[in-house]
Amino acid sequence: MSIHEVARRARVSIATVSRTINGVPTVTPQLSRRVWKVIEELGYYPNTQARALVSGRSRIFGLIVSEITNPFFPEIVQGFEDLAVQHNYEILTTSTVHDPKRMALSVRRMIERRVEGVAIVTFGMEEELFDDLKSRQVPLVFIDVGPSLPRMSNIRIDYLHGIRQAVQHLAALRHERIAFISGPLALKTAVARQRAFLQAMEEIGLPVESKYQIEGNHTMEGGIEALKKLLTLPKSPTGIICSNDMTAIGVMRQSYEEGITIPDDLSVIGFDDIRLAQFTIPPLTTVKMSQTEIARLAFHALLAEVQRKMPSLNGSEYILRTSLVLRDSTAMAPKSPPQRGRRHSPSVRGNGGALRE
Amino acid sequence: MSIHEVARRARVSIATVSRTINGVPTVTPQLSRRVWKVIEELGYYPNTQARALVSGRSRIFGLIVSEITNPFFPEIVQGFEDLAVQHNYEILTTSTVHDPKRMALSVRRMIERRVEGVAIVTFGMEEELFDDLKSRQVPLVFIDVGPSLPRMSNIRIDYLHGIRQAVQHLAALRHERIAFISGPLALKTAVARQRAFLQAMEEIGLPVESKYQIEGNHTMEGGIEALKKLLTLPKSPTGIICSNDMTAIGVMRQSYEEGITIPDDLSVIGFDDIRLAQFTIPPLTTVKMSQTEIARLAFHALLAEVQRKMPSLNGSEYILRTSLVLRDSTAMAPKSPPQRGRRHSPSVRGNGGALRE
DNA sequence: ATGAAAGCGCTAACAC
DNA sequence: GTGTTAGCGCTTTCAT
Repeated sequence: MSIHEVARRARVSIATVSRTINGVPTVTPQLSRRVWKVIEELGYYPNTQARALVSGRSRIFGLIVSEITNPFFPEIVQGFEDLAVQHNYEILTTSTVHDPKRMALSVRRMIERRVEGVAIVTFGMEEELFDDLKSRQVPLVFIDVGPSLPRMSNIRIDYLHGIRQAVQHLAALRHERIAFISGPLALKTAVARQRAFLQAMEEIGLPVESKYQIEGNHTMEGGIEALKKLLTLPKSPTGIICSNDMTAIGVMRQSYEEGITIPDDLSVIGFDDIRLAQFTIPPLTTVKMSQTEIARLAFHALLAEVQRKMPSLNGSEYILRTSLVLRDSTAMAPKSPPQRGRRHSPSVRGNGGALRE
Repeated sequence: MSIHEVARRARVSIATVSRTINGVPTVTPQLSRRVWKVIEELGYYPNTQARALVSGRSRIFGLIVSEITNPFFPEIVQGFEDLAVQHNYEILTTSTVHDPKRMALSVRRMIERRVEGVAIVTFGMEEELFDDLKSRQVPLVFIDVGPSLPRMSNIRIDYLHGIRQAVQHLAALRHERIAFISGPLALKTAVARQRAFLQAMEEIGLPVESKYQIEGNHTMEGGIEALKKLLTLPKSPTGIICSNDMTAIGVMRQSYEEGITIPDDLSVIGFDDIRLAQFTIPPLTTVKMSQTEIARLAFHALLAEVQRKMPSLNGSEYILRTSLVLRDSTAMAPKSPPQRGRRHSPSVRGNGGALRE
């Protein structure tokens, strides 16, 4: 069943059907009604491929994420889809599972489907993988790591704002030995977070010993290993800031194994504020980097670029603020540092009078 | 840049280019090489829309999930995508967020993009929403709730197998007061799980008082509320089986609030075995319903249906086994039932000698 | 084995 | 205001 069938039954030309569907105002209301009636009766839905082919616009955006099974991403995917629905776009989501081959394949799939733009929301990436996209002038939006070129937008993350709040929160709770578990330092974003931490510490004159800086890998397992390392130290930290929430969850998980009570023995702060962070035991204090907002910025960046006739020379830049969300994984620094094997009876928790969400 | 450009540069007809790309064996190796060379040089990727238009095959499968942000689904999405990549298909994933309007819109979007098949992996659904798909003979695969009709496959879940193991596990640990927190009883799947529970209890002669059957809603919040209710009972249960893992996580969350230690005071079993279940504190004993396997079965059901010339009269049926995965949220029944506000020091845990994963 | 040409379902320019 | 027609980029007959 095609536009011809509709035209035939409504006794008009296919052009009129096309005009009716696309709301071209010249169509007589009477004809329009007749056409719509047939469309309803037939349950006719236009063929998007044909439309795309002739119009040169696929109405598809690509969305590349590191791995959809990482709880950080589904919120972004959902946010992106919500906007797509609103704007009559389709989303082609691909999950690279950290495999450059898969990433390259993603790019290829996107080009073959003639997407109008691609949002790249991955932790790490090899820039040259996107050369094919660039050479085709496909609008791209990156999180935090992209170059400033025409047709490319960047969402820069203001890590310092949130991480400074995290550091100062711990400091206000009398923590002096504060550790930072970073992501893989091969990733720009991981380095940026670490740098923000160091700067925030320096601002308030707290020294950071290198033994308190552990390189993690943004996974729960990484958090587990990192905590184990920290606990071997003669003076283990009383507060830990993690480069992402999964790491923090790993730290909490291992604390449980070690008989360390959070937040009484140890304060833990995450980063990202994934939904899960509300559901940990105890609920996780963390630096929020709104996934919905990322989706919104990314989508609108692409939309703007698609609608723009002349691309600006350096692309566009957007800024995303981060900020601390207080929950229950932080408390006053304990008198004695946490040790393996002890079990505390729960003491009164405090967070220095800071506001809870 | 189109097939014409390739043809021009390789000094062949567009038909030969097409044949080369599609591996039609009649093409002379020499010509084939020449064509491929140009394709590489140009970085030519065929236009999928044009291909789909002329061939009538979009090479897209639809995947409708309830909500991508529910941790149960991303694994399915990933599994589905992995298979799609292998088979050169694209996935159009839509998340209905439990909104019938969104669901209807999903169906519409799928039809407009001319998907070759749709996997419907949602908790609840209104059948008539798929009428448009059915009338177009689009192959459909349902989880657990679909009708037996041509072009429609069903993956039936063997709930009883896993839930029986769960019940017997608790019984072996001397639990006698076992509660069941179901999903919304408006959902077939929720009823099926509850029925499996009741049958398993009856098999071993354990009575189920109605006050131990709580209707939840498959969310963490539901688990929290359910536990609160159970704790108001004069004799609260010593073991709880939940209709899904999120509910179980809610129960554990609330136990923490109430000062009830798991598994010492209370044993908790979930259902689904989402990845998160490994990461709760303590790790959750749960009935596994493999998401990867669901994805695999669903994808192959669609693939089989697409390749089948004559649809079978009643569609196809597949069975998915469930089975118990032992972790640390279950232990011997306590002497006294759990009460609010008590805190136990951790006692030795046991699980009746059952095998851990 | 290769090329010419028809046509997939639609939009948009151009007639009337 | 409406119809006619030329493609969009490709696959697939049908000739040769």
